[in-house]
Amino acid sequence: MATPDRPGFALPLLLLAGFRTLIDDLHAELARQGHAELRPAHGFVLQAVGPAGTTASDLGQRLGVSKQAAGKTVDRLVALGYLERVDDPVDARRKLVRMTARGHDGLRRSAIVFDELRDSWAATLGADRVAAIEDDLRRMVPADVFHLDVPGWFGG
Amino acid sequence: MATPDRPGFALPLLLLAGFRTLIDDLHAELARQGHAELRPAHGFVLQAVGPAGTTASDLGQRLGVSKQAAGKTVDRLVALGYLERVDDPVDARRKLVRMTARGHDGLRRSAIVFDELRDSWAATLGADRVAAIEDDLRRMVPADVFHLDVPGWFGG
DNA sequence: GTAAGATAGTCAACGTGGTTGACCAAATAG
DNA sequence: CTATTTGGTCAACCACGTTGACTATCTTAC
Repeated sequence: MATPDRPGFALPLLLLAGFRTLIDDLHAELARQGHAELRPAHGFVLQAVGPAGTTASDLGQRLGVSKQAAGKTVDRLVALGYLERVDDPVDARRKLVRMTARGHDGLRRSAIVFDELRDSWAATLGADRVAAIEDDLRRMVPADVFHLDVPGWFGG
Repeated sequence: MATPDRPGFALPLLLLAGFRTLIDDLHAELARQGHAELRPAHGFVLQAVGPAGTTASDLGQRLGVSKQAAGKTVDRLVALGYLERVDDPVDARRKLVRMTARGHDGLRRSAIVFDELRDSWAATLGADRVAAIEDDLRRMVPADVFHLDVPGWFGG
């Protein structure tokens, strides 16, 4: 209703809507699988922490936000049981951020569900069309933007 | 780096990155054209206000947020000179929210710049590929999600 | 014509996800 | 050994959302 069949707005709106659709579907399914508290941003954070773990400063750099912001996000994920902080044995300043078992579970399930959602798109659109969308976007999106998993860019 | 050539994450990340690329480019150009304070969300809000104007409650419904949130957003846009509030002559409860001249200018320029950006994608990808992306997404995205211009859904 | 209910706007408190600036402790370079 | 860099945290702040409570006004029903 508020929307635009104005030509200029269609493409960005469709990209956003496509992303949102995927994320909504993902979280509906994750909630069913015992991860109701996992918010859209959290998947990207877990992804950025990675299996090896990292530090708050490094996490901030990966996500393109300040170390303070990264620290606060880690606090929340720690409170939810997805991450834990451990002292670095070789550098007393550092605190390693690592995924807990629950964190690993959440991330693993996210990837699986995303795969299923992609398959369901492929079932409607055709696998080649989905692959074509991916190829086209990969060509149009600068690598540094593609490689940025940052959640909060939208409102920043 | 933090990213995923994990298969499941590629499609959503590409959709997000594509959207972000467009929005970043839009705002870089808008800043050059005298609208540096216009944030990503604001375009959607102006769009939702529309040429006829509306009320805060109605705006909230259009954007899928509470009337209070819509009211606060209107406050900010009023402070920036993009919107104005006027009393409704026939209903003393209502305050009409309308675009100012600056608001119209910002929205008009957004649409023009988006068109140019789409053209630049078409120049690289081919017009038919861009149209195909749009068609595919239009088919995969539920109408109510496509028709939702809401900015803040991401972190809600 | 008035009592009751729905609707518009606002205020306050709060949560989340960001920002800067300041600061301390620990590591590293000269 | 001193000077600098780096990692983490604290505090204050901003944008954007939430719910709950409240007032003023309009609408409906009796």
